[in-house]
Amino acid sequence: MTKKPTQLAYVHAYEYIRDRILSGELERGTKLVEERLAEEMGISRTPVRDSIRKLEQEGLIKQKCVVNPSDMDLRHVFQVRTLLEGFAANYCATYITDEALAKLKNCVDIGRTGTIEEVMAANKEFHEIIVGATNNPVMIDIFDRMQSIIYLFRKTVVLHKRPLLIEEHHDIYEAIRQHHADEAERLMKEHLQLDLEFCLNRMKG
Amino acid sequence: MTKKPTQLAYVHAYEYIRDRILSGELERGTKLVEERLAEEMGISRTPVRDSIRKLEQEGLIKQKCVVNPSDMDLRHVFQVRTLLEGFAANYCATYITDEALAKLKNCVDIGRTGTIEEVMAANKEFHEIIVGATNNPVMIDIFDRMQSIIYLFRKTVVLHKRPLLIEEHHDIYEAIRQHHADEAERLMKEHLQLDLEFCLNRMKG
DNA sequence: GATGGATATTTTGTATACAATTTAAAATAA
DNA sequence: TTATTTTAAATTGTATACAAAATATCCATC
Repeated sequence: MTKKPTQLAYVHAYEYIRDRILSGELERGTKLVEERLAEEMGISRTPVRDSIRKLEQEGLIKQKCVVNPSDMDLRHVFQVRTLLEGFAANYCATYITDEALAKLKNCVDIGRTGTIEEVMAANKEFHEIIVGATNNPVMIDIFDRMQSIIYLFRKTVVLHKRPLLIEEHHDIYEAIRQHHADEAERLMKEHLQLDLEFCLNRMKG
Repeated sequence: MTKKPTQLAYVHAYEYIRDRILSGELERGTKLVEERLAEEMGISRTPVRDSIRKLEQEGLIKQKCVVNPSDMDLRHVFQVRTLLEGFAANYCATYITDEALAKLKNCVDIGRTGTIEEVMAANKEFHEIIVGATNNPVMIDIFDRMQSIIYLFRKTVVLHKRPLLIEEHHDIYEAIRQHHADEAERLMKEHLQLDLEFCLNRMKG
């Protein structure tokens, strides 16, 4: 768990640009100019190029511009997400470890009692635990990539606590705990569907 | 459908390296040295680096080496694939266009009558059509990426025609044509499961 | 005022040079 | 021999310079 003290410029550049996109400092549609970013960070263009390429692969940048995902894009992401997480929830009902289950419960509890930041982190972790429990690196990787795009959307939404979200998490947790696989899958899919609709509605405003 | 006459070096490098990996000229586990590849192609390291980074994102290269996927890796890929293609088959049964359906039938027919190369291409296209019919770019993108890894495996297997493969394709096609969504999904999942097992068995030899 | 084309500017793509790191090799001690 | 430290070689990471391409600017023409 020890982080390498890697001070590689391209890693730094990647994190820097990524954070600025996700935080909204770099607005959607903004064109990213290699030289400007390089100067801004006091490094050369080479590592900046690397990181931009990587972010392009991840879907946060398209044609040198910060992505500006449409409603349809979000629907597409959620269609895949529903598939993966529905499966994962089903899988968990049978195979999840006691340890992971306990962590899951903890996320639900924090969702009820924590500060805004804690709640947000716990809700994110709730889904991460479930997907992570599949022990399928391919699935986890796809999930991670989608998270960025989803976050880009949610950010605009996140201050408004969605009603019932925690209750839904609790129900999913219960279904998993009781090994009700199909129920867990159904609840997860419902949950994500509601989340999608909430995001889309808030976008219009 | 007109290809850009792009003579960008990094595109060329990408295709060159990718083809050499998929064809097997660059064996699994081989370390890719930027300078050697650059010299080999008569270009500088810069575009070679770009293409290696891209191939790393795609999963064909890991830590400067050609990937050497294990049985488990293939299982993980197929777990995701089954999920996506099962959904896609289900979706097709309701929403596929007549045009796509006709192309699907064509793939089945070629599977019975074509040359080895034609059959291989048709079988690949069969799955591409079904996934493509979802009109979900996110799903299509994930599918495409997995294809490379799958191909890497199948290549060692491909000369041995798997029995019943075409019949399975035909049955899936029929289920889609008759709008039997759940049946199409079930058949697709069975089909992929058999394919996976066939691959894994052949690997052992 | 709009349109089209030549010119200038910006930005990206590529090559090369050098620094930092990693990896391999050699030499020495146990 | 085996292990361990030192040294050398290979390889990657970064900076910089220049070429090619894309974009914007300006001016003439309609």
